[in-house]
Amino acid sequence: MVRKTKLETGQTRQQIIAAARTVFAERGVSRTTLAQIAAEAGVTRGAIYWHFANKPALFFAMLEQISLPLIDRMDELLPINDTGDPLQSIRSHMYEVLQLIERDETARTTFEIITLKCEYVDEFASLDTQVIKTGCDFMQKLTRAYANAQKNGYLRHGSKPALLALESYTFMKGLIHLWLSDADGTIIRDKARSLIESHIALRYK
Amino acid sequence: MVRKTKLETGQTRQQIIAAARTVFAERGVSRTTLAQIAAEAGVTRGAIYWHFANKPALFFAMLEQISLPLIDRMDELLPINDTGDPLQSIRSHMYEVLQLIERDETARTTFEIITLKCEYVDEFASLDTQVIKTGCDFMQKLTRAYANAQKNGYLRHGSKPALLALESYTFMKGLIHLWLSDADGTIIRDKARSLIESHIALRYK
DNA sequence: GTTTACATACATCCTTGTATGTATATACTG
DNA sequence: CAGTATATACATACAAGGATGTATGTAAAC
Repeated sequence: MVRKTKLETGQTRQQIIAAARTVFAERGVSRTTLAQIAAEAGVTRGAIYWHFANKPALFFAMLEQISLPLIDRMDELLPINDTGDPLQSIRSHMYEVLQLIERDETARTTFEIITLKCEYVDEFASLDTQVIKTGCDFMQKLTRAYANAQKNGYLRHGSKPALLALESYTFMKGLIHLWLSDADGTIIRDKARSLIESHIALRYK
Repeated sequence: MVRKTKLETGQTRQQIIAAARTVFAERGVSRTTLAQIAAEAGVTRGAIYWHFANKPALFFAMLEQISLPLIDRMDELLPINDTGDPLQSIRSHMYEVLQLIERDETARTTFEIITLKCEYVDEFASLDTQVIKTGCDFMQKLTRAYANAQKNGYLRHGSKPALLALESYTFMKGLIHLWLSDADGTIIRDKARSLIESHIALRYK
């Protein structure tokens, strides 16, 4: 067998990850065998075991590819000092997330795996913790944004920033889940933006 | 072996279903073997294969136990003719769902399996359709309730019943998911009722 | 006597992990 | 800079352990 150059090695690794994502989404994480992933990637199991310890390791490597960029985007759109109208920043962030799962197939497939094609047990139980942590970060940022909105007099009377943030988080969680389940697009995909508008509008004074 | 009377046979069946639920929640659906379920139920695989064709059949039998009562409750709390304040009916329904997963261990475990311990592929892909259908029914009822609320002048100006319903559904979906993920209870479990209050309050005029 | 309600036994089929083989890129050495 | 040693990047081969489905046994209910 022809030994690959370092560049090619990296490409092989990426191929394996991409193949894993495809097969995970098709068959579900637990049902996919390393042989199936290898076939999809055009390599043998040997290659997979060379790059990754086992299936969970490959799974988490696949996740890393999108979880890191995602967190960065969050910081961009919901900065600590929300000048202007923070409710519009929140709206924009929600639109961004939507756009991500609409346009970025890699991100969408990964979300699909996390929400519908994976069981949160044993080696994958930690995924839960990871998701929760990201969610908490998101909520903190939302809380600050809502607090700013309140300070600047945008918010409807009687609303508490922390609760609004938690509800917005809950809303986005549900939105993504429904969006991914609704493959036909008849239930929520075509109404997602109106939904966000409605969600935001209710928060204004 | 002692052959059982018909009554005992039914009990065995129930034992198997209960055991399946327990082990599914512990190990995840795909990882649980029929042998594990049999051990938990105090029978052998033979008994399982007598009562059910295979694992998916047992899984769906387990689901039926809670999906049917759930739909009935929905009809009770969100009747077609919402007299009085429909927003309070919606609120009550949300409280009911919360109470269900808080108090009814069988229901809670089953929800846990559906949301976190099951992969929506192959024989289990139809579960998705089932969940969506229940969701649509729920949304229709919500839409009617919100329409009534609008007619009776409760609703905030500019809100559309269909969108409010969809958002409430999205909210509940997210709420349940977060509630189940948040096993520590630090994130959402102790704030769930305030969340619902906030959600409803925003809809009032 | 027959069917029921299981328990037991058996055969088959993966799947995993590891051990081994191997050709070449790369590092090193004079 | 040529030649060589070595580690790399896999492919292939092997052993072991389950898990499933079915076939068979069996004792009591009907």
